[in-house]
Amino acid sequence: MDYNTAEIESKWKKYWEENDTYKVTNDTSKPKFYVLDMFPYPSGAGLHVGHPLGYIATDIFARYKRQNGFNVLHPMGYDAFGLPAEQYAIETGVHPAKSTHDNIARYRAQLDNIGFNYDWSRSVKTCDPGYYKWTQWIFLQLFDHFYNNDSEQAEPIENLVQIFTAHGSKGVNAANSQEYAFCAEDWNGYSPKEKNDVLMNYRLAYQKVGYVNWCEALGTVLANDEVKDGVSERGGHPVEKKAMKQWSLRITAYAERLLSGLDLVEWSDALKAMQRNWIGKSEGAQLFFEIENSAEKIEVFTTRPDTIFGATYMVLAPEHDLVSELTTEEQKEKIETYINYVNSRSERERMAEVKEVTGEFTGSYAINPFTNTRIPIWIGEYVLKDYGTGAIMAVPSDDDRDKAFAEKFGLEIIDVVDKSDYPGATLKDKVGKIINSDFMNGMEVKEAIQAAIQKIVVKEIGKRTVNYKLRDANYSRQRYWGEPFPIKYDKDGVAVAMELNDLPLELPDLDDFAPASGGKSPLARNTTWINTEEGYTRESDTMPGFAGSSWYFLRYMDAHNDKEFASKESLDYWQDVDLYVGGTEHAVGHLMYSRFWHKFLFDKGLVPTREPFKKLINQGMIQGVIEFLYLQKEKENDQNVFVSADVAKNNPDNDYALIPVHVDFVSNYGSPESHLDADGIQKFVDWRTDYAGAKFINSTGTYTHESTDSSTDFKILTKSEVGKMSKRYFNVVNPDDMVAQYGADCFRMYEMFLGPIEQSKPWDTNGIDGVSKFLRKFWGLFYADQQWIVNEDQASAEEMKALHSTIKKVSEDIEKFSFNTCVSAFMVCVNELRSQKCSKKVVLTPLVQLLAPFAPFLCEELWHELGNDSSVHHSQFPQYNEEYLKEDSIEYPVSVNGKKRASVMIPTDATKEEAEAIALALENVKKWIDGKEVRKVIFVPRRMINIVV
RNA sequence: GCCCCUGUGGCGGAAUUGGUAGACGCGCUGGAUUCAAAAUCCAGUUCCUUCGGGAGUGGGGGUUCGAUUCCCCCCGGGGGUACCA
Repeated sequence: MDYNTAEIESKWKKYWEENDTYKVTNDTSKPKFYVLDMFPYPSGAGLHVGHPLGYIATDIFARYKRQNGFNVLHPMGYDAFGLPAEQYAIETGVHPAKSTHDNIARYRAQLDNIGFNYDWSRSVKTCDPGYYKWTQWIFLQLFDHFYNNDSEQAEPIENLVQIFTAHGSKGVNAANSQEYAFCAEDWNGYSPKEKNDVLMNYRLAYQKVGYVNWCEALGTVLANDEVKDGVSERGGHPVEKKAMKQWSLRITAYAERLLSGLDLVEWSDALKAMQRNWIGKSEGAQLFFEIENSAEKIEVFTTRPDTIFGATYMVLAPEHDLVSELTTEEQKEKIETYINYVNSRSERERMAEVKEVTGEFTGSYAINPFTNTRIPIWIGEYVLKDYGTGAIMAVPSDDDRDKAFAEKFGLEIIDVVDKSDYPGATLKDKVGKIINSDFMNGMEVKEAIQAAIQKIVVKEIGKRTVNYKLRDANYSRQRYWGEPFPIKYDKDGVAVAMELNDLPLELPDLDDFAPASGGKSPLARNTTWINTEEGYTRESDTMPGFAGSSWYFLRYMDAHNDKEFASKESLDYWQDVDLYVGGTEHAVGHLMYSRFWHKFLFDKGLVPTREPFKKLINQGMIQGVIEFLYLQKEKENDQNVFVSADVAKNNPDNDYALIPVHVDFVSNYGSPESHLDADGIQKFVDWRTDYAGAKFINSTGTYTHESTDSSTDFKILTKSEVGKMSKRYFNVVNPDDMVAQYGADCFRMYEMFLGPIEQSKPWDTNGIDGVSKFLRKFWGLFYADQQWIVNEDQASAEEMKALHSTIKKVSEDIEKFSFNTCVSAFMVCVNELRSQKCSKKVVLTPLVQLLAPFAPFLCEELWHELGNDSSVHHSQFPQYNEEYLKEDSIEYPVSVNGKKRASVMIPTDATKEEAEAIALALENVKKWIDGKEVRKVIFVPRRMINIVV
């Protein structure tokens, strides 16, 4: 029998499906293990070889765990709502449901090709009404709860209503958008609408008017993490700040728990650091400054209350509520001009020109509560509306930005921290001795901060407080292809939750997907859907992309339940995700939202664990080689001119455009010698007919493709880079092609062999031959000249040693998630067995079981050929036996003063003294000691012997 | 700027708690087989060398009998984040 991958693959694919080999039951007799991949968004481009990297790793791990007696949950689904499908619909008119469905079918076929052991019966799609019924339900739970800071958990909003009814707002310590002060009588006198407005400030899912990231091109708002460098992450369109009424999720209520919960999980330090950074906890004081001739006070947050004697002016964000009130008649025009200027600037401009100092004086003064001096109140765009209180006390002597501002506008600077004891310390470092500060004089900064806060509390002008960078998550999108809100509004505009019985609220069909006028969702045009029979109006916005992905891992536990999002029994059994693998692009967004939802559900007693993902591994990206040709921007006689890379570098004054070239045309691609030869140039101009007749120039001459002569050795060097694998760079490698050519097992093992999972690396098809050879050699242990050659002979000691050391190495490395070294170990083992001409059943049987997680098709085939009936994937993973690894003697390197001078076999049962004596007696060693005194002999068992002279 | 990660042959990458640096694979060189090529098999492959050895894990210093591994400084590459008060 020849090793025919296609035949083997189709045979066992069918077998696995018919026998439900990968079906998982909620079997409580076995220990559970939950292995999860981040589910993909099914894009129109399909999978490239980079996508399955993590999937292969989890597949190996899941199979390994299953063979070790665990009941393994390893599901897959689709994050199927989202912008790209909708953009595609706007451009082509194809309904998002249709394109999404087609894309999913394509993904499924590609995934099946690689031989994954997913239990597809548990698959979920976030756009499925049966699924988003529960997304909507969880949203309503958030809507119906508030966060009690005293009990440190979410509680029903009804509790809050009871407190308000009995005592008013006094003593309530709840996360909110705005502090309220009212007594019970006030509350009881409020109209339903007024009550609703108050409660809205406490709900975990709430509405507020706020400045949001508005993207005109996409016609929607975006969450903070959907904006990168001032442009939208999807599409790269400009983003501006715009005031809109929006739904938000009060994730900030959970800031502290999201931070402390990181100690409970096994994530990489880098990832934890990113999350901590995003939460951005800072401790300090909150205090009020009185305003001259006004009853209002300005609230500020500072981490440096010790520098308050140096606070010589204040700055408010241009959007601050008090700005118009504080602006004097005299300054009015200037302030208005400045605010107009700020509003005219896009996010991107603001970010690009952070070093430019701008601001304007309001004309009003505040009183520094410690020095009792008048200090001017300014506005400036360097103070952000949504961080802290949107106002600062400026200490120009001890803050870089305040200093630049004061210097530009000629404001007073008072030194308050003496840093002379700390050479090299910057203004940002919290070190030095306090000066010019009355009672704090002589204190170290750390001590002074405490003293200042104490004084602030005593003076009753503020308190110790903690601030977070984390913002509440914007939850409204003015789009069609998302979950509709299960919310309807009455005539007063009060938001009313729908009943569970009425869920899911299905997304109505539509044929025009362009945004409606006024920044509204296209759903707003569907008046029959928007207006209910009872006279309510539905919310026309839809939920954002992260809604469905924030809880999908729970749904896999009980994917078909239509009474609950998942049953208590299944949640109690599966608990949480033991191993989660995915890319870093979700490091803050998805992982932060999921943890938030999970903690909320935990508070409700609906999930049994505090954290959803116990262990998390970030797989690296598989990149592609990108090859460019230099195209001279200036045409010559209407002819396009391409220039060799070396020529372009020598003439940097010319203007060039970089034209991506299909990597298949390029010789030595990815190397400094990458180039197009005459043949490549021909392929290029045949492909890009718009460049027909182009001229090619290199250091030796000029070439036009009319004069094609493939025998010429004309070369034009290309510029090669490593970057994204993408359609626009013509460097996409499709896993289907790899599987067709080399087989799924080979593709899987090669992806693992490429290097550590966490690392990014460029794809290089050239290396795949090594793995392909290995698999054929492995096959060769079973078949020679079409004949089955496995025999029943007893194994030799060497063979057992080769087998058991491989079992040991592979099982240890799988646990460490180090799969590249596993593949190497298999190669070493097979080379050893081949050199021993070993085709013994006792050796090969466990080897097949050992290799099965990596090469499932091949091993299933061989396993059955070895006479087994059931799947190899349900067999016991082989265990190693130390007995076979023991040795009589070990070769030791012997060094003199750390330099290796000899090597010697020493019996394993030799004592330290015996080993040393053997080493010292060696001729080679004697030569190097050469009369010198032996001061010390260092003997490291199983390692080395070093003689110090 | 700050935070995190990273730097090993021509290339991808191994190397246990500090203990023979370069496993395994690609590529390359030579040989076998072949009419020839592919495929396959065998041998070699860090660099220098006067063939005794010597140098070597981005650079410099330190700890140690011994450092790719630990510590300090510097340089390069990647990622995150940024008027965050």
